[in-house]
Amino acid sequence: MLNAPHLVREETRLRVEDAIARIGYRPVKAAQALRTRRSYLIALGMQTPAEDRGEVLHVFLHDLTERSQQRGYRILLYTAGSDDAEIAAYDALLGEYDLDAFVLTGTHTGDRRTDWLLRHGVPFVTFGRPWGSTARHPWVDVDGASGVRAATSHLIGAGHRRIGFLGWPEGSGVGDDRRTGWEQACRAAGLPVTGLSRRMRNSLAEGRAECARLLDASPSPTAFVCVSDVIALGAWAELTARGLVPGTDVAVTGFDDSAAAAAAGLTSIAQPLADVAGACLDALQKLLVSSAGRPLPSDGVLLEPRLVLRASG
Amino acid sequence: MLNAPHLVREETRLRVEDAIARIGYRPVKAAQALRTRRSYLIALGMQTPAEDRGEVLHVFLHDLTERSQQRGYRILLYTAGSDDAEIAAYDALLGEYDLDAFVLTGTHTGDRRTDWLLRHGVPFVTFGRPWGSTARHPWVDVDGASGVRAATSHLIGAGHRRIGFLGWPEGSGVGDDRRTGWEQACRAAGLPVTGLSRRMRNSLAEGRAECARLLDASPSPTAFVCVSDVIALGAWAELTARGLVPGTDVAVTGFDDSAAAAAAGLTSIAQPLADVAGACLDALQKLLVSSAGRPLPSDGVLLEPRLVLRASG
DNA sequence: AGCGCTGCTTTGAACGTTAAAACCAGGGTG
DNA sequence: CACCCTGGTTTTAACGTTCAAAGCAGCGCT
Repeated sequence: MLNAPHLVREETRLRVEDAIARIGYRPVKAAQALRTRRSYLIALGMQTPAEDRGEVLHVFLHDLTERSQQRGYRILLYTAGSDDAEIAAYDALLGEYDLDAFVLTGTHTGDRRTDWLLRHGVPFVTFGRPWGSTARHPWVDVDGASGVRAATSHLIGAGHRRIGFLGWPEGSGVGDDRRTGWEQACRAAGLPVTGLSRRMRNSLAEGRAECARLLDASPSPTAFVCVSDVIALGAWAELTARGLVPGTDVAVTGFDDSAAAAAAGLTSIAQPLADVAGACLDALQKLLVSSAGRPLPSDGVLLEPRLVLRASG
Repeated sequence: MLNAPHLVREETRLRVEDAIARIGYRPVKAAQALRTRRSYLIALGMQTPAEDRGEVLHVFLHDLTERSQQRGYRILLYTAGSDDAEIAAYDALLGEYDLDAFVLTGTHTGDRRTDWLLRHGVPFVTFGRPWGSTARHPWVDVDGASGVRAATSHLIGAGHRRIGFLGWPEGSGVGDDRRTGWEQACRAAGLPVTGLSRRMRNSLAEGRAECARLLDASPSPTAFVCVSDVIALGAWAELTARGLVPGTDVAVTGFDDSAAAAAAGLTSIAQPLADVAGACLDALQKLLVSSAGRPLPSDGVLLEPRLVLRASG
């Protein structure tokens, strides 16, 4: 009756609904879960908080919980240090709770987690493309290349003709993706790219050092597009140390629109995290209605980031 | 049998345990929850991510999930914009899931949440003291005053005689607490405090501006103790803008040991978040064994933060 | 009148666990 | 020898749902 209100008489339905409202009846989830083998719980793994990634993840987590509870789902947390630890966690979780789905973050090349879940028929989405993997599963990601392209084009529009790129080491899918955005925009405008790009780990110090190296080159760049806010802030530090004013003398842009970027006045690229969360849930619900996980839609969603213009560029 | 292994014969016990291992039996939590009215679920509210607080909260959340799952508990998330929204969320959650307990963060003066939970007999701990409230409930907090006192004493030991304090507006329990640490350390060493303290919102820009104001005073401070990393970074920016090198010319310290502080080389005060998480769970378990929540231990735990020395002071 | 519809409504079993109650040998006691 | 312990094992009911199956009108048909 409660789950098929159409095949009952109007009057009875109203009578029941009235009673429900009067005594404040709420179905006990545990009993529902026991009977239906569905828990309306979505599990999300917290990777060990490293560097600046925490901030993005934190607001993603917030948006995801908010959106889930609007749709009647809840987020259950677990921790996972490594891929293998996470796989062990899946096993434990699936045995004890009857989780409806998993949301994975931080996909990377050679990701063992997706294969495992696929093989065991567990519904899941990833926030992040299946980098260099043939595994077909639903995913949601933000178009980093497009964001960086937009930032670069903006700088070109502002008159810059030599634009440097401070990026991450080769092999990180996200980093390479963002880098191509810069390269494409420069190429499209007929601007040089050779010798203008450096690769480094994600730290303020390295950002600063590599920025210095490019500034010391013969025709030095008049703008720096950076793969992350931390590196951009490093470049920023180098500029101010040389008495250059970011934004007027030399432009800098970052990525992720972190609190630090906002505080410093750094132009950055914001990920639409609430939309990512929404898209993840859409994908999951599509998976769950075609239950037993058979047809596997397997397509991904690529969302556009937003360029946030500030004083620095 | 499973829950009272002592009143069964050795041989039978082994036989059962062997069978459990052989077929990989795992109790289904939903059924346990249904029968025992306990879910081994702890709910935690995610407040809307503001400013820099997100980082601390994120690693707290990580540590809490890790520690909980070691003890057989899981963390369930919900969002809450305001106190009242959160109270509404309690109601909804308690009706549907049989949550074992709540962990609250961000306690503040006039906190309506604790009263509600107390009144409804729901077990909970807060990360944060009951600021200016008579409500008696278990809490865990970090001794901000002590941390700032340590930082200040360290600066005094390094020879500083005029130490400024950049703090938050009056009325914020946390901010006032940290401020007293600075005042105590100065007083104890016979150093001046009047005219050396400023209050501001938690932003880089304001930190910078107020730092400038103190630097322009007649005998200007040779060190700045700051209530947060953001404000400290603001002060840092002002110093470098004036050609002063933080740490050698003028010292600066922050609070929270954020990624930004580490990157910049800013001396800061780290909260022992893993210990906080552990203490929260200790408090909860104590509450839960004395079930029906009767005796109410109601005492708090105050943990010592750790001074992280870096180049800036 | 008896039969089989149709359209609702009521009943009952099942989900996997726990906790209490019932059971059952064997041994000591009156 | 009937009795009651005692230490251990097996049965059973219950938790709150859902879903299928059974029940039961009332109606039209033969």
